[in-house]
Amino acid sequence: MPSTRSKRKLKSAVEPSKKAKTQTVTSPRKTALKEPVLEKMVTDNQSDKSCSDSESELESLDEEIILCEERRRMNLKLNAEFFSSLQIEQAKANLQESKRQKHPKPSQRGLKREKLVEPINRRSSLRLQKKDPEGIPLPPEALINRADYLFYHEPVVEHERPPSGPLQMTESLYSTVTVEEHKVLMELRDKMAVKPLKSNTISFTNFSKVLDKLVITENQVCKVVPERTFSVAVHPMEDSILAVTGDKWGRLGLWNVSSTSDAVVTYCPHSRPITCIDFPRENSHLLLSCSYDGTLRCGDLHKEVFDEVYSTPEEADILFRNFDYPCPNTLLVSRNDGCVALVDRRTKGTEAEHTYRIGQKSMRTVSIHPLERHYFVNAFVDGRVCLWDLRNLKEKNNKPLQTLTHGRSLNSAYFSPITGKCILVTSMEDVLNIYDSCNISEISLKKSIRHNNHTGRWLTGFRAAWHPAREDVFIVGSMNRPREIQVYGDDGHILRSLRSEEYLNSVCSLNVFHPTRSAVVGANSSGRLHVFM
DNA sequence: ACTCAATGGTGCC
DNA sequence: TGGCACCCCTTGAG
Repeated sequence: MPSTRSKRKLKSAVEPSKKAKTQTVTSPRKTALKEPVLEKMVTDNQSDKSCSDSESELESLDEEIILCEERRRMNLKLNAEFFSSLQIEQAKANLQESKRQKHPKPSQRGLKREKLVEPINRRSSLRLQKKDPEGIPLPPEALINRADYLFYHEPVVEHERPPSGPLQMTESLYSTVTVEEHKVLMELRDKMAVKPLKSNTISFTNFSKVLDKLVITENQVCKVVPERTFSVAVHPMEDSILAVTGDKWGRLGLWNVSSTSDAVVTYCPHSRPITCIDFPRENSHLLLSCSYDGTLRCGDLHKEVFDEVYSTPEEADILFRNFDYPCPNTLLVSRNDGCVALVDRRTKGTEAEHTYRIGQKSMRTVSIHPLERHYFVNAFVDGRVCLWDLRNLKEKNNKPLQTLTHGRSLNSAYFSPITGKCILVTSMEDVLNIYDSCNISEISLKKSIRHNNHTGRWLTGFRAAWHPAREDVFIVGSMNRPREIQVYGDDGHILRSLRSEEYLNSVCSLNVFHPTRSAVVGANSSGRLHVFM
């Protein structure tokens, strides 16, 4: 039961507010507030006076409430002014803008995403139930060691090597690509003829003017393969720019850049990264590709087949890294097991003619001397560039004619394309080296360029590449921000940095010049191609 | 012989 | 829509 005292308290607390309302409308007063309302009420309680006694007090309480309300409004106004003076909205907008610039939305053109299907989990039955092969539950301790950890984290998706022998292009289409799109691409076949390549006669100065005109537009960025690119090439024909790239899981994407629609056709001729692709100039309807899956295939656009040219047993786990041509129909293939293989494209079967062991460790690239085609250099991962003579190679115990050492692993070593008078080396010791190989028996360092080649684990390493028709220009990716593709002169100076705030916002690890048209194709690590032309 | 961390872009949630 | 998990045969330091 509430006491009379407490009832009174209630009354005095409630009634004034009623009054205050009416007074606010009729005659608001402007007396200074002397005591806080709460304090006043507490005093009321303490004094325990009757209602009639506190009549005047109630009036002053009304005033106080009005004033308090006014002060509240004033505070609200001042606060609002203060916050607007901080320009938070402006700062927010700026932040959003800089974020957009830092992480712009990638181009949505090109290859469509594969429909998500429930992954087939081969091991869900017993392993994920923490049971051994007999179905007996494993003790929890058994899961702690590293081997088990790795086992549980093996990729769920299987990437099987395509069956040996010819592979129909239409049967190896990536799931979202239609046969119609393949047929449209094949219409390019009749325009593919190319003349033999001559040394580019445009002077260095004029060539740098041509470079100044290179631009990239919305239509010149396109997703061509679903995942990280490991190789890129451009068809030598002049009518259309046909760019091609190979990705991590053996997908090969062709993109007709000159077509008005997104003309992308993607095939799956391999099951592991495609490390080198090329349209040989003499037979430009062919598309050669080698892969970590231990096969080298030859796509024939007339036959619409990927022929198997050279392969090693899948279980041998030999990775093919790149190839070059000692003769038009012969390929020299570099492998990760310290061997190079000499392969004739026309012979039946998929065996190499010869396999030469030239080292114990893995190598990256091989590059044939363009004039004296029995010479080649290779780039070992242990930092050595070695010069070899194909005529003198034995099955094993080979000794290089010359060795150029580097402190770190190498990404590539390429002879200059016309005379072979220079060798361009990309090294993990953060340099691009140009060697003078005019005198093949005495190769010397000509120029060393500092260049950040630390692309890390997720990005394909840089491989500085010559212009196919020039000996004074090469191209390389860059880690610089804003993102850029760099064109260097053989004096070691940057001729041009190809940039675009709008259309180039990622690292293009691999880049190629078109041999005769002014066009550059750059491949980033998510399967997108960028064409400056 | 081993472990660990670094690296950038994306596409999913 | 922003945030962050994921990628994973690579290198170099410890």
